[in-house]
Amino acid sequence: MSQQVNNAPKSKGCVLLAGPTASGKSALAIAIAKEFDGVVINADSMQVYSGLRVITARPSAEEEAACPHRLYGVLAPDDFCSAARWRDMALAEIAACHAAGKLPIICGGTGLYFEILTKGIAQIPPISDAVRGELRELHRLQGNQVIYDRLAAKDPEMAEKLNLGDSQRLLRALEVVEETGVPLSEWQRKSSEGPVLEGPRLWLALSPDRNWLYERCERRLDWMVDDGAAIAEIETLQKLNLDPALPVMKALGVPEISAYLAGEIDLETAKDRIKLYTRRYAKRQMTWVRNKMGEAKTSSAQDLESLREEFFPFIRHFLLTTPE
RNA sequence: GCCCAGAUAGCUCAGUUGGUAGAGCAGCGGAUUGAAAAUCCGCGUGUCGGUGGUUCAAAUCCGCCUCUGGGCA
Repeated sequence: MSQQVNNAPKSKGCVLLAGPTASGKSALAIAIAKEFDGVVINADSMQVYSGLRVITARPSAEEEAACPHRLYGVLAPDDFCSAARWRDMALAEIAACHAAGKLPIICGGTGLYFEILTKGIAQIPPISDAVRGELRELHRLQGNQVIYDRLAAKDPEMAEKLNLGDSQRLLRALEVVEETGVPLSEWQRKSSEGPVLEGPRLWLALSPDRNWLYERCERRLDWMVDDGAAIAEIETLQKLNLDPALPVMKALGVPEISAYLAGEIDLETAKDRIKLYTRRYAKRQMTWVRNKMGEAKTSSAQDLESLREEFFPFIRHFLLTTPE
């Protein structure tokens, strides 16, 4: 059967595979890639950075060797990957797959990335360091209200929509008006102008039993930390003296293990906190799958064999019925 | 065996002179359009250990029982 698929003309389609952390996405993606001659393309905001392979649960070297992997560990730890930047990289990889006659498998847990890949985002110019730096400093010194008031004067529509506590979106909205002179609310109306994923797609999503998933997250964290690998990795990261506002510095586990290394908390406390934050993260990811990926074929299967049985027939059907 | 103190939400605990209960943490639901593993918004989820009694009314007062601490033998 797979032979037949492999020999069939390659389509311009792709597989989108989403789901919460520790649900088994990576292993499934590899299985799909091996069966259907695919390439796994990362859609995880933290796994794009190099340097934190263990704590971000990036595929191991062995796993990466099992089939082609793209966009894993491709950015330096002091870089930052915006959703649009990821979208551009992902679209390029997808095009390369199609050119090579391979099936792209977009696999990851960052809901925003899937959203922007499939729905588009406005082509907003980059924000200058001057504007960005000034507003961050203002926010740091004076807090949300000042940012909110300034935004309300320049982009009342956006201010109306945002919550006073939502510092991240307030800052983004304000820097956009100040940089471009056009309110973010205006930009967002043009969100479909940017490049988006074209062609047929098969959405797959994992939504396992929550207690099972939480248990798995906790065991995985024990395994990451107890042999010292995660700690060593973060010690190395610390030597780079990075700005704590950088994305890698906010990866789950980095602040907690840093606090442990600084002697502020003990290791058990650090682990308990990481487990707590990981549960909340997984919960948010499941909310995303449930409410934003309605067209996905979902499974709550807990092992690779069952996932294959549930998903492979759909993938075969998808590939055989997708025109070139 | 006796004495004392407890037993209230998943956990730790509040609960006035009796009016069927509320905090923190955990948890759950939602949002998400350029650093998203981020950043926010919302929600008490309960045989008040059991059972009898007093009372118009018991988490609250009384009896007995069960369990858990601590003390004395």
